[in-house]
Amino acid sequence: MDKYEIDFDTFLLNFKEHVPKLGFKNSVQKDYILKILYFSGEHLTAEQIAFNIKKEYNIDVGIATVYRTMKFFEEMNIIESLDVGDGMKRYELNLSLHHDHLVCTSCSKIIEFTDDLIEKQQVTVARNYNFDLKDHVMTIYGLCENCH
Amino acid sequence: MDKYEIDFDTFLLNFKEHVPKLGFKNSVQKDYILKILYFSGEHLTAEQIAFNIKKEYNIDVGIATVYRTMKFFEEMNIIESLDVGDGMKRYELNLSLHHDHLVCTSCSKIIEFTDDLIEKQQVTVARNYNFDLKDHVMTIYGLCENCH
DNA sequence: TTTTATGCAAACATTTTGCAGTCAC
DNA sequence: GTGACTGCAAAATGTTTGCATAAAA
Repeated sequence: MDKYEIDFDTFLLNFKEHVPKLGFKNSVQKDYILKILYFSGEHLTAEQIAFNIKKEYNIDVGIATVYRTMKFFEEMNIIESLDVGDGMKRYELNLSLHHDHLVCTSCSKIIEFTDDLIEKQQVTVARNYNFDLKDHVMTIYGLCENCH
Repeated sequence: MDKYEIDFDTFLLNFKEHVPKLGFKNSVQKDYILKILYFSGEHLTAEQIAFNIKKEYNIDVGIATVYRTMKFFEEMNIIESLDVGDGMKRYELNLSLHHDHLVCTSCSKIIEFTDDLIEKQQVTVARNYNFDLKDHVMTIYGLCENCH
């Protein structure tokens, strides 16, 4: 797994040290949610996160806990949520550099990409409109190579 | 109102002539939904569409009808839906050229923009991944000039 | 007259919340 | 022991669907 630059154990350790400083408590549920996000490396729905933790580690995590933890992680800025347009939020770890997505409208495959030219041009666009740029989302929809 | 190149009466007439050809029927509800989308020129939720039709024209349109009509319009390709990230779909007429959006995270103001460089670069990105590009969404989040 | 469209209410899917009990520190 | 976390079930939200009636062609 070389998707992320940091190995999981180091990442988890850093995380667990950081949590109490924010006034919160660690839990095995948080650990396993991070673990499944890290090792699946995919864009998972809340349901999929709970299901995969059960499948891989035989640990039960309630769906409410997943949602609550996702909010917590989003506030900590260690995950990002993505809306593919099918009414379910998908979550991914935010450890790699910013990237955008290609989404296959046939098989729902998600491919990540980065493009410096697009990144830079966004800054220009925001400046033109006197906008204080915080974030952006760029998603390209189409058919992946297997589907056309 | 010079947001769209076509005036409303012409647009509505074209629309009403087109509907029976597809095997469907015209209705006052469809007319008013188009009217409110055209003249508000905004990105409205289903709820807002129904509410504004009542307010402006004192006509009741059921929320189910709005949703069904939105699906119909989307299949006809005369509207586009937009997800700002708050869990509600927003709809806008698709009469102007393709554009993307700047969304203010403070006041929710939506500004449209087009950028040829970004448009072109998307085609290049899609080609690099052997993707058959159908559509794309690009949204820049930040603070508008009134909010920072 | 035939067929589609509408409005209502019920159903649905996803996400959020209240609460009692559990666990972390 | 205190305060945050969890799981469950109930509630809330946005959207869809079934059905009887109304309207269009």
